[in-house]
Amino acid sequence: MTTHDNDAFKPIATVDLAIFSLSPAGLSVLLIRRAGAPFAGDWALPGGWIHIDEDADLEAAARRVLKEKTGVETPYLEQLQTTGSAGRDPRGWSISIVYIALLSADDVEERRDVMAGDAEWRPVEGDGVGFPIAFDHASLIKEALSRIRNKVEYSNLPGHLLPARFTLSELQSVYENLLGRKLDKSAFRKRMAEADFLEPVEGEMRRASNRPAQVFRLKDAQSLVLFDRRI
Amino acid sequence: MTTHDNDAFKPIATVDLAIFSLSPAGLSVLLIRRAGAPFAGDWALPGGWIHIDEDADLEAAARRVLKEKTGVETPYLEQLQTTGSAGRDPRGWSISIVYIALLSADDVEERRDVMAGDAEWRPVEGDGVGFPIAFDHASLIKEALSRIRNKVEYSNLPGHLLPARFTLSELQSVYENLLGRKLDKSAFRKRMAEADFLEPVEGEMRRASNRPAQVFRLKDAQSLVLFDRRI
DNA sequence: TGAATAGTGTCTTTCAGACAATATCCA
DNA sequence: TGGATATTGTCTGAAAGACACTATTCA
Repeated sequence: MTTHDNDAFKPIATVDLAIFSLSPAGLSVLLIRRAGAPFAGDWALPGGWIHIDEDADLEAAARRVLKEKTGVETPYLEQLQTTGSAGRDPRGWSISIVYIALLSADDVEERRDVMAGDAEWRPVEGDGVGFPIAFDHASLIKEALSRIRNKVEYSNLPGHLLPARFTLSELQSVYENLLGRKLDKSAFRKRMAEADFLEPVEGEMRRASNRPAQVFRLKDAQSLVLFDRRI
Repeated sequence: MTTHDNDAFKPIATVDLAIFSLSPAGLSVLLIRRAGAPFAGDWALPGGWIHIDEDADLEAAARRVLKEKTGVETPYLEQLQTTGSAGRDPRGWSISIVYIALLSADDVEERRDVMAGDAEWRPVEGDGVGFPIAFDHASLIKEALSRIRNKVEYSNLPGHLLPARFTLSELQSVYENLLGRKLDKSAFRKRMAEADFLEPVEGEMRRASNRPAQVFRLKDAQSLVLFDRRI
């Protein structure tokens, strides 16, 4: 075929992950401090080369990276986009296939000690993290946040960031946090009921010095449910 | 770094295009008859290697392929998804970055003679073309159709398939064709007016043996306008 | 009993959908 | 004038949004 069939003409290909979880302040993203060049010492999204002898497909590569860095094996995982250009990596023409992963608060808590030493959660501020990031990863984070905030409007995405069991009030808080606006309690509950992605944990109630709240869980902890209207 | 830094361990990367246009029967997709192995003689989506010495980025590569095959330079172009696995190409671990392009009926008509000799328009039937396709391109076409049909519900996507100038009735017909259901004329016009992506071509009317119809054009022939509700 | 939050109900206004009426051309 | 399609208007039922009310616990 063409000369481009030769390995020397192949672009570099990596899989990079924008991994989000919920901290008290709001969304956080997992960043890695880079050990080697380029951008040594800088923060970057976790990612890596595709291991053609080990990864069956792109999603498997993404899951491998996720597990290496966080220990989590069953997150919400979604392909975001692919960027590729001559200039984004000084080592040459490079492609990055970017995935978004959402970790439940349980996963983050339970695996705190398994997490890679070079990894840290950084709170999201606006459409980024508020400090410089390696490669074009700042723009990847921006795109990921845009996708996430958009999906909050018409999906159960926030349900994947909570612990496995939560109340409707807690769920509403996450929606409000991500949307940046208050929601009507009555309308919110109607929408959740229509969307039909929650099931009550029979008999389990959240107790405090007030009326106890029913505890719910996701019917399917991996899949995204789309609403037929905005929230 | 790792051994995977070596070229021999790089996956193959191609950019493939699902190019659609409107024929009298409905949607058509552009297919190429493959000259060489693998799948020689079979139909496939147009695509090609990334030319790292020529393509500035992935979208530029997609535009190059599109121009080579159709002569069109300014289509509606959108990244669909990226697939990659060990088995999808017998030559080795391969990645395909897939773009969707929509050609206006004008483009198709005017460039009929510029089109590549190995390319042909094939009508869409259901969620494919009704005959076997090389690689995993049948599933890529299926995904592309799914994305397109979904976007018809809440965007001006059908406007990119018509000629540059069209009437509201013609636009409604395309929506109905792609959606597979009839729409209310009054509601349809209200939605188009709200979405605000059309501008009347002053003084230009479509004439027949009935009341003349106002001719419209897209305000921006490249960008997709999303509605805030379903149509 | 009061504070606090959970959960449900009502009312009003908006609007989508169905349908109808009018407008304007050509033959 | 009649046929055909364009364009605009009206009416009604459904439902979204605002708001209020009731429920249930603990201190």
